[in-house]
Formats: sequence, C-alpha cells, structure tokens
Amino acid sequence: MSDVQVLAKRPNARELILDAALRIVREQGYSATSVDDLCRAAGVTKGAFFHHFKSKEDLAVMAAKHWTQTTEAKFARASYHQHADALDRVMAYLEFRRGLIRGEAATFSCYAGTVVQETFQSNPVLRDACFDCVEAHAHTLEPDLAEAIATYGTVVPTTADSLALYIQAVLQGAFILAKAKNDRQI
Amino acid sequence: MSDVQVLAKRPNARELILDAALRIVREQGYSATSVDDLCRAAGVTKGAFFHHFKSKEDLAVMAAKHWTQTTEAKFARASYHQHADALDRVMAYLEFRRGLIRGEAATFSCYAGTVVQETFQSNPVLRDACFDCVEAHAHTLEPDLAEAIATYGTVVPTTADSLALYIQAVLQGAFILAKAKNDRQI
DNA sequence: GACAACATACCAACCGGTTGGTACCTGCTC
DNA sequence: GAGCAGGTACCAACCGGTTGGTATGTTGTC
Repeated sequence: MSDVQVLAKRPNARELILDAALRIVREQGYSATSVDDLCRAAGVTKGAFFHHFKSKEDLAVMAAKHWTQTTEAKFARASYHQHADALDRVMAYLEFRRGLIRGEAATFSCYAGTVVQETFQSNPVLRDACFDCVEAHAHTLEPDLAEAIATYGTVVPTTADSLALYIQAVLQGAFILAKAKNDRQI
Repeated sequence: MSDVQVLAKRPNARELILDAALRIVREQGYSATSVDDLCRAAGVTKGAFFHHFKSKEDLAVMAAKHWTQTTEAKFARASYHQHADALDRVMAYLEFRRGLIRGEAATFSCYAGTVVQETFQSNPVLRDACFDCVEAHAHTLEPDLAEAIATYGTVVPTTADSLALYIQAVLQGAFILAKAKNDRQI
C-alpha cells in the first residue's frame, strides 16, 4: 500500500477543506469567506480546521498549492499535447481552455487570481504563493511557444516567457469580465 | 455664487468617503475594508457615513459611479484624442494607459475590476454597477476602433465592440499579474 | 498508552448598522 | 432683524451578531 494510495483513499478533513476552499473562495472571495463557511461546506468542525491549518492564511497558501497541483494534473492529462506541431499544440491549448469555460463563472475562474486581488498588499506570503501558481502554469506552455516562435516567427517581436504570461493575463482579465457579465470572450 | 462653486469648495464628508473608498478598496479589496477603515481614512465618523450612504453596499455602488466619473474626466482630458488618424488615436490611448502604470499596483488598478471579483455572485446590484463602469469606458474607445478597422482592416475578423472589451480584459488581467508580482507587461 | 484526528464549547475583538443627540444653515413670520 | 421652525450634516456611544482563534475533551489506531 503506497503513500499515494493511502492519500487517495477516503477523503480526510484536510482534503475536504482544501477542496471546499477552492470552490467557495472563487465564489465569494477570500476575506468574504469565513472559517465557519469553509467548515460548513467541507462538513467538518472548526476543531478539525485548526488541527490541519494553523490559521486561515495558512489554509489559503496551502489551497494555492493544492490548486497548482489539481490544475497541473488536469492540463497534463489533456490531449492538446499530442499534436506534432508546436503551434498546433498552442492553439489546441487555447481551444482546450475555451472548452473549460462553461457554467457559472466561479467554476472556471482561477483561485490564485481571485485571492491575490484581495491580499497582494496585506499578505506577501499569500501573494507570492498565488503568483507562483500562475507562473508555474505559464511555464508549462513556454516550450511549445518557444518552438512555435522559432518555427513560424512572430508578427511583433516577443519572447516565449512574456507571451506565456500575456496569455495568462488575457485569461485572468476575461474571468473578471465573465464575472461582471456572463461568459463569451477570448 | 453659483451652485458649482459652492459644491467645489470645501470637500464634504460624502466626497471624502468616496475618494477614500476608491483608494482603500483597491488596496485591500472590498470585504476586507471595514466601514471603520473607510471612516478613519476619510477623517469622518460612522454617523456621517451612514448619513450619506444607507449601507456599505450602497457606498460601493456610489463609489463605482464616482469611479466612472473621475476616470471619464481623466480620459476625456487626455491628449490621445488629438491625432487625425483613428489608428494613431488607438495606439496613443494604449501609450497613455501605459504611462498611467507607475508606482504601487493599487494606485493604477481598476476599482470596478477589484470589487466585482469579490461580489459578482453575492451582490448583483454591485456587479452590474461595476460592469457598467468598465463597459462605459470601453465604449469611449469604440468609435476610434471602428474607424481604424474600416481604414486598415484586421488580421483576424473581429468587431470594434468586442475588440474594445478585449482590450479592457487584457488590462484587467495585467492588473492582477501586476498585483501578484511588480509592474511590467502589456 | 501514546499519538493523530477529530469534536465541543467557548472567547475577545471586530463587524455593519442604529441610536439619541448637537451644530449649523435656510427660509418664513412678525 | 429677532425669533423660531425645519432640514441637513454630522457626531459619540452603543448593539447584537460574527469573526478568527483557543482550550479542553473524545475517539480510534498502532
């Protein structure tokens, strides 16, 4: 019985809280979400919460890492990597992301983007954790972008890393507009 | 002594609170900002606050309108309108906006984008007020975009209104990344 | 029986909002 | 122009509920 299997087995309180946090924080925002809200949504008590996380801030940082992992897994599994051509892979990535956008805005928006908006000034630790999350995801796209640029060139001079971050910026902005209105965009 | 002169004279509590709201909410976020915070920053008492605004939510809506007005005035005054060519005006607008980005992220980011992120699901009134704000600004750019598209055409098929909103989305996304890290982008 | 994983009960500080009241300006009456 | 009624702008003190966090159990597992 490996560690992975044990962890993947029945969901413990920690996992339940983490999943609830990703969901509710994206709906309500970070500071509007109380610890009680989290506990209620996760179906655990406050004692369990503070057993696993030393503070609400700690939970938020852990949730950012959890968000990185879950999204990483989701995108690693996606089929857009299969294309032989790098540009095709990039375009398929964008198409894949477009496909993710359905239902309520809260269900497809980004945890890190939501949280960092509220805490970037008051909480540097949490801010860095959120940036790392977005940056890590941007990096996964960089090799494909670099190859696509090398193969096809670009209309305006740019680099793979700045283009990767630009794409994330567009998506984050689209999430805000989607929240403000209802879907569409890109 | 005209009405305008009287109104423009010494700042009353209402104006002080509104200005403080635009500043502090962009720093801390909406729900992390308490009414007491606002009062302290504006140098007024809570009594004055609830005399002018019937609730914190009401203040936020009023502040969104105030934000629309102040930004409208700022952009109307800007010199990018002077170019004869529409595409030049659009590019000058982008350059103008780039010039606005300096100092702390909170000082150049958007009030509406910050607020709507936290309240889009819990507060439809406030959400709509924020969207109106962004949309109103996007509309000011539409005539120039339409003319530029008509004159020069576009690489990919698009329309002036969707391009105007796209530009706002990019900017909103850039604000988030700027908060997460420190300036650059576009 | 030691320890992790929870649950129960509780706390002080803070939250949005209300209260009763004051200072001051404006317009009207005599 | 004195007096006063009525409205607006504002204030300090307060209220009940909620907040993040803690202290003290209880239970199951090795």
